[in-house]
Parts: sequence; C-alpha cells; structure tokens
Amino acid sequence: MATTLPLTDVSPARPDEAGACCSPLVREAADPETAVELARVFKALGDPTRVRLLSVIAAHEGGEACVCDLTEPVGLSQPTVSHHLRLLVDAGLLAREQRGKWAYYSVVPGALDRLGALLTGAAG
Amino acid sequence: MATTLPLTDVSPARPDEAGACCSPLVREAADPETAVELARVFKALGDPTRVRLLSVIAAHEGGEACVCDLTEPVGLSQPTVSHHLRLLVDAGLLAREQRGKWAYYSVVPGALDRLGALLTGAAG
DNA sequence: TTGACGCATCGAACTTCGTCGATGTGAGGA
DNA sequence: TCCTCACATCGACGAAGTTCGATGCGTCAA
Repeated sequence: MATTLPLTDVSPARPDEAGACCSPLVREAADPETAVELARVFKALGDPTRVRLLSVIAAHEGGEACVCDLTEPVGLSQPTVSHHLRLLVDAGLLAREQRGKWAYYSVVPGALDRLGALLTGAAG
Repeated sequence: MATTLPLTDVSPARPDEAGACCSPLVREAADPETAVELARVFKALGDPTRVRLLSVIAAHEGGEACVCDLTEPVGLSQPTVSHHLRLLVDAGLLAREQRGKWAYYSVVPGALDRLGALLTGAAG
C-alpha cells in the first residue's frame, strides 16, 4: 500500500515563508485527501504495541532488530508482531531488509522528524 | 477522562542534556505505560474526520468554532461530529468552552507542539 | 410557561482492528 | 534431499470504533 506519504511532500518548500507561523495543519484547513493520508500515519502510531515496537527497534543496538528480538519485549505472538510491523512499514515509519533468514526492521531516517514538523511547523 | 497526558510530562527537563540526540521515543525503549498514553493521543489523530476537525477549527476565525460550524465541512451528522470532538478533547488536543447555547472548540495552545517535540526531540 | 435552538447522550447497526493458531514460504545446514 | 529455522500469510474470533436517528438537557426569546 504505502503510497506517497504526507511525510515527504506536505512540508512547505520554503519554511521561512509559509512555515514561520505555525503547523501546516493549523495554518489552513487540510483538504480531505491530506487528512486521510495524515490520519493513516497517526493511526499506525495509535496502538501501544506499535509505539513500543518503534521505540524498541530505535533503541536496539544498531538501530535495527529482527522479529525474534521483538516478540518477547511486547509479549505477543510472532504473527501478531509481524502484523504490526507491516502496518508500520506501510505507514512509512519502518524499513524492512531481508538478510538471510532474518528480516531486519529499522526506523526510516527522518520519518519521525517530518511527522513532528507537520505538527509543530518547524522547518525540516 | 483526559488524565495527565504525555504531552506535558514526558518531554525531558533538560533538553541540552538528554534531548540533544533524538526523540525521547527513539533514545530508549518506551515503557508500556508511556506507550499506552502516547498511543491514545495518536489514536485521536488516527481518523481523517478528526484531522479535518482539528484543522478546520484551527483555521477558523478566532481559532475557535462551534459544532454547527463543523458539521458541514466534514459532511457528517451533528451527533457524530460531537462524538469526534469529545475524543479530541479527551486526548488533550482540543478545549471546549460553553458560551450560552453554543459550545466553542479550540486547539489547546502548545498541544501539537509538544506532541511534535516528542517525535523530533526538539526542545519546547 | 412555552417553544425553538444548539449540543450531548443513548441504543443499534455496521465496519474495522487486534489477536491467535495453523499453515505457507524461503533460506540455510546436515 | 530432508530438515530446521525465521518470518509472512490465512482464517477466524471477540473487541473496539464509526455512524446514524431518536431523545434528553440547557439556554434563550417570546
């Protein structure tokens, strides 16, 4: 699914001009299309398990972790963890890399920053 | 409901010490309790209707709007809009003020900034 | 007091989500 | 080749969320 995310194309090109005031979300009413894409990313973070997964992966050594590293911290079954990881990847927050038998997940660089900038209006 | 939100007490007290690196979410694995409270706020933004409501209210003149101003932009019934507004208030993102027959909703000052800072690691 | 108005709450129908066990797939070792 | 391992997918179930019409509750004007 993971279409073009608002994380990459919503932030203003000239922050000193439009982004000076406040968040793009606040400056003017977001059109329905933008709202849908934005909500998709927020929804991905709208589950405690996924927030923990993201956090555990980011804090893990090397900034990456395989599924087997994650089932125990969140206390859920492997299929369930795999399901949540997929949602985070679809939302553009996590990246997946297959190495041998293992699948390594890592936080997409700048993804959280861009999402945060969307809220605060800060320039990327 | 709206208990003590992570928006107010999670950000580090000394940003130049701990917040310099990256987001609190990324620096170390969030404990389950924090994850639950964080997810609650994100879940409130995890619906296109609520993203639009927040945006329309913020962009409305005076930074506030009553329910009757909001049903038409989102194209939903009044009870449904009222329901979504309640969720946003419970999440600490909107404030409600009754004036006469009307209930005026406005974005809580700094709420989006604090949420964004949680993602980017920027100091408030 | 009565009525109109704005909004919240309720109850019900429908959809989506979170979770699991079972099973499929693909890589690596014996 | 056969087995094991790590992970994804499937099918199913209960829980939670979204939406509506109907109704209740204040406020204000007549």
